[in-house]
Amino acid sequence: MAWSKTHKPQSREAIVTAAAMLFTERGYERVGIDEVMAAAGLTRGAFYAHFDSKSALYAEAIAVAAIRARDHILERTPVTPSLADITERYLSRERADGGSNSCPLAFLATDIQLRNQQVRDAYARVFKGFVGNIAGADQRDKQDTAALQAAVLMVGGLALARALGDDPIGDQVLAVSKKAIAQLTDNTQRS
Amino acid sequence: MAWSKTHKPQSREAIVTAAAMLFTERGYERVGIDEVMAAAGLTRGAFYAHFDSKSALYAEAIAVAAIRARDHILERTPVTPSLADITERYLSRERADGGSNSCPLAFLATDIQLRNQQVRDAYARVFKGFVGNIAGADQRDKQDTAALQAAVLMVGGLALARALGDDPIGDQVLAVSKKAIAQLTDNTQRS
DNA sequence: GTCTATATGCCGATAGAC
DNA sequence: GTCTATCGGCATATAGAC
Repeated sequence: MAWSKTHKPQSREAIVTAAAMLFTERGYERVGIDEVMAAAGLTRGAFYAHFDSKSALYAEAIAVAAIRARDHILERTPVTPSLADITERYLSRERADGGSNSCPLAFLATDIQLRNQQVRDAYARVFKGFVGNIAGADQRDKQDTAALQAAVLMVGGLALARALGDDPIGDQVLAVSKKAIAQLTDNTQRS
Repeated sequence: MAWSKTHKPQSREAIVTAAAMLFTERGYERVGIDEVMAAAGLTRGAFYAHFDSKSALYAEAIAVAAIRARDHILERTPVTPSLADITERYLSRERADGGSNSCPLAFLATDIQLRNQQVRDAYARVFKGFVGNIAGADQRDKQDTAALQAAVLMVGGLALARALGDDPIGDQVLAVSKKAIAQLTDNTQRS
């Protein structure tokens, strides 16, 4: 049979897709390879035909999860969404509660600290892309101060809202973060 | 001998102090009970004479780490430090790099998600105290919007600066977060 | 209360059959 | 490439001596 040539890439994609969701939702340590492979419809032993290690998968999953989250944010928005459109969707209770399409920048922020360089590089690359998207939506230069400030408020606000759970202060965090972004980008301040 | 009456509280305090540092630095999963007990000058078996479980210790360690971090921030400041004094110390590269006296709000933010209620409550309590301190330094009402916005920028900015490591964008994150706090609290905006 | 020793389970990675 | 089986290590929690 010749189907093995196309079978491998399909399996690999299924593994990364499953890993993107599971890792983003629960972090690196609390997800096992068994679980990822089961979610991908395979068994543990097949894993090492596709990846060298768990952390190599982690690095790739962070990048894929970021793309999924971005696509989900941009669904059903104007072709050129405003920054207010994006923050309204990003800093929402549904997004803080998780599910698929969660943002790895917010949910894995403190999980990156002691991981290897490959993982840290993947996270930094995703973050820079995130800032670039914000700057684009805000019609500014990509190095803009306001775009970086908005990124901190979005990632920090969402991470905190998740950590604070059902406490009412979590919703306040989401609300005031949106207001701060609006206020900081209104002023045509140049650094 | 009668020293056993004072010995137990001393051991307990040593355990919590060691745990506060280790957990804040590396999160819940990557710290073992062995390691905590060794740092406290004891061995593994003695742990359960003081705590019911690892997560019970975690909840207590978060509260203690917050006090340590607060004391460290307020050392060598004016008796009534301004919000600018606090943010300057909090959003610094040394603080992002860790060490003892690290802030558990920033370093454990995404680690709280699936922990039990006791831990989540401890984190929420610490966060509310943090916001209250900021509001006090800003001479405003404790429910103030600006204080909450500053808290998001401080926690989010420090967590991101740590995750981004030695990449230059980490230092930019610290700088623009400080500027955002100054700008948001300058305006005498009332929500 | 503190120690050593151990029960019990999980996980990452490997070996070998098909 | 994928499977089953297993190695080796580490973690939480417990048992029992002192």
